[in-house]
Amino acid sequence: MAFVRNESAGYLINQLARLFARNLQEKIKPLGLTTGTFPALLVLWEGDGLTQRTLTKQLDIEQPTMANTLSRMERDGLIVRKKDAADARSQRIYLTDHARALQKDALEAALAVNLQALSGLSDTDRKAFIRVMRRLIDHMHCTDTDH
Amino acid sequence: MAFVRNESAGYLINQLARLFARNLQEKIKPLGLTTGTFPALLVLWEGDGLTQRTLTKQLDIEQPTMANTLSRMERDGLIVRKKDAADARSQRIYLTDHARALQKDALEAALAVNLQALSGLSDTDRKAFIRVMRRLIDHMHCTDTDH
DNA sequence: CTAATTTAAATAGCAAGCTATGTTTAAGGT
DNA sequence: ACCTTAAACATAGCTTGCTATTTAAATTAG
Repeated sequence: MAFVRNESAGYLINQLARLFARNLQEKIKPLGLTTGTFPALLVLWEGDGLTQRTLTKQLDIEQPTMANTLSRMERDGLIVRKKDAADARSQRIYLTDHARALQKDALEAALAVNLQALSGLSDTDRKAFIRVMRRLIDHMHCTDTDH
Repeated sequence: MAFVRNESAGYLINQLARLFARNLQEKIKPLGLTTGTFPALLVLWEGDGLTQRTLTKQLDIEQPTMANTLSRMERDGLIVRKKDAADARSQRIYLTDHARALQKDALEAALAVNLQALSGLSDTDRKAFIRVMRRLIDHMHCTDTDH
């Protein structure tokens, strides 16, 4: 049973993820953004005032990871955290005008990375690839012991 | 142009990579291994005595990342670094007996993660998926400006 | 109503990735 | 030979992810 790196899904996915991240990083650095904040921004651009908990659930990220990411975003003037009126434990997260202003350029950058990365695939292969990835994510989630 | 997270290749790949990493992490923790050392071990199990430079090239990882990873591996008794006789700048990296002893279990763990993760796909889809990932990696490499 | 439990978020500490920079040795040019 | 450049590795410092633990508020049980 020869374990071949280049035939291991896990190895290849890790490689791919790093390549995507490097490319996106390069494109959004001029905007003052980093890859880690990107998922949170994607959610918040569609509607802010969410709690940290909601964000962690939507992005499937551990709570402390999100807490750190939000701290950096606050430090960098992308969000503000306001105490929830009804629940003193919670905070509501709001985008700053600055963060809103970056949306268009940031989405264009992400779209460009995707387009460039997938430009070697046929339309059919591209769609199949996305579909398979979603299938795998669902599958790995519902298989997960601590769901 | 609505940017939808769940249709973005970059987003999905990042998600998948984290899921794979979590699963592998869990499986190899009992062996005292971590995900970051895994790629290096895969290479070294096939033949050690390599230089740090060779490893970074083979794994497409930045040199300081590899230096740190090797330091942890040395600390954890997985490798030893020996000065190269011919070139005083280089070091040759050798596996310890302990690292060799872990090979079988570690490979089985990785294989199990892959199998489980891909178990929802048909054989055809599985192979196509691997093939597409390799294509994308190649493509993103040769597109890369600083190759 | 108090006590126990659950929930939201923060903190500590580590791994693994990156860029930028420094240090030492080797190779090359003149 | 000497000086410059290149190469191999180390170090500093950051981001992004994780687990484990803590703190404080809300909820539930008795």
